[in-house]
Amino acid sequence: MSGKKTTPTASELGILNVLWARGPLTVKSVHEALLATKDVGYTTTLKIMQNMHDKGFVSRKPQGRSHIYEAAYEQEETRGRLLDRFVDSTFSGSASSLVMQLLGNKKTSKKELDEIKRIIDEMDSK
Amino acid sequence: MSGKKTTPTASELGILNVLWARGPLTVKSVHEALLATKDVGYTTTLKIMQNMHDKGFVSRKPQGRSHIYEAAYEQEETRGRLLDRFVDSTFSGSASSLVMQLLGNKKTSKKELDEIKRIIDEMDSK
DNA sequence: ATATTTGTACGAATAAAATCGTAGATAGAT
DNA sequence: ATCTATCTACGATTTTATTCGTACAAATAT
Repeated sequence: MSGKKTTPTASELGILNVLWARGPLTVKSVHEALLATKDVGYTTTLKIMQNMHDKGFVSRKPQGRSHIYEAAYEQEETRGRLLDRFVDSTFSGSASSLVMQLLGNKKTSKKELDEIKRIIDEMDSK
Repeated sequence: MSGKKTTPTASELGILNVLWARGPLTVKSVHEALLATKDVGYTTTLKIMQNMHDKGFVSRKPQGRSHIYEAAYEQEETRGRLLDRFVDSTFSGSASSLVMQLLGNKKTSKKELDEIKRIIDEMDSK
């Protein structure tokens, strides 16, 4: 069976972020977006996107002699999987430790705290 | 100047977690702890710990013909650095998005959610 | 028609991380 | 004294990710 749930690498995530933000794009468009941040060759971007296609992280359809690539999973789902892994590896699986660290290091506005509490209450009542 | 603060890799972090949890240990003890989770050879663990020593992630002192290894940085400091990186790369810098995702994640246990809620209540009351 | 531009595909080179075999040193057991 | 168990050190191999050169095909421009 190939029920392997893999997570994208850092570079792959950079590409996914572009696709999530702007919708289905050609390699060229993705590459141009990446250039704003990072100096990278065109064929590098192409190769990574081909790898991502092989791994099933993106789908693509031909358009003329090019391809239009699209993220295969929702941003939330992918973020969730990455977060799980991160909590496991960095906080030994303790989500509350992560939150403590976060609240200890950063100032979260009261508004945000209220929103977070509201969501917890919602979950609690189920 | 070697002010380079790099972050530990996944395997290195696994070892740091053991050291933070149990205090200074020999390679053997760390290795035994790792075996509970992962099937890995003794010399692999040794090598990684030697690498970590080279990188300054751990200190060590001879004890008999062995060494006692100790984490060179506090758990909080290292976790904080990793968390910052993670928030940036995966949540575009939005800490509250991360918390929301965490709260919506089915894999986070009710116990964890209660704990998180308690933490937020505490902060709120200040 | 031919040259140029624009795109994919393929595979090699590089880099970083992880894995582990083997050699050799030392302590302790017989 | 010698054998065995326990460690470290070193280096080779494997694995995974990244990077990009080159070849080639198709569309477009001259």
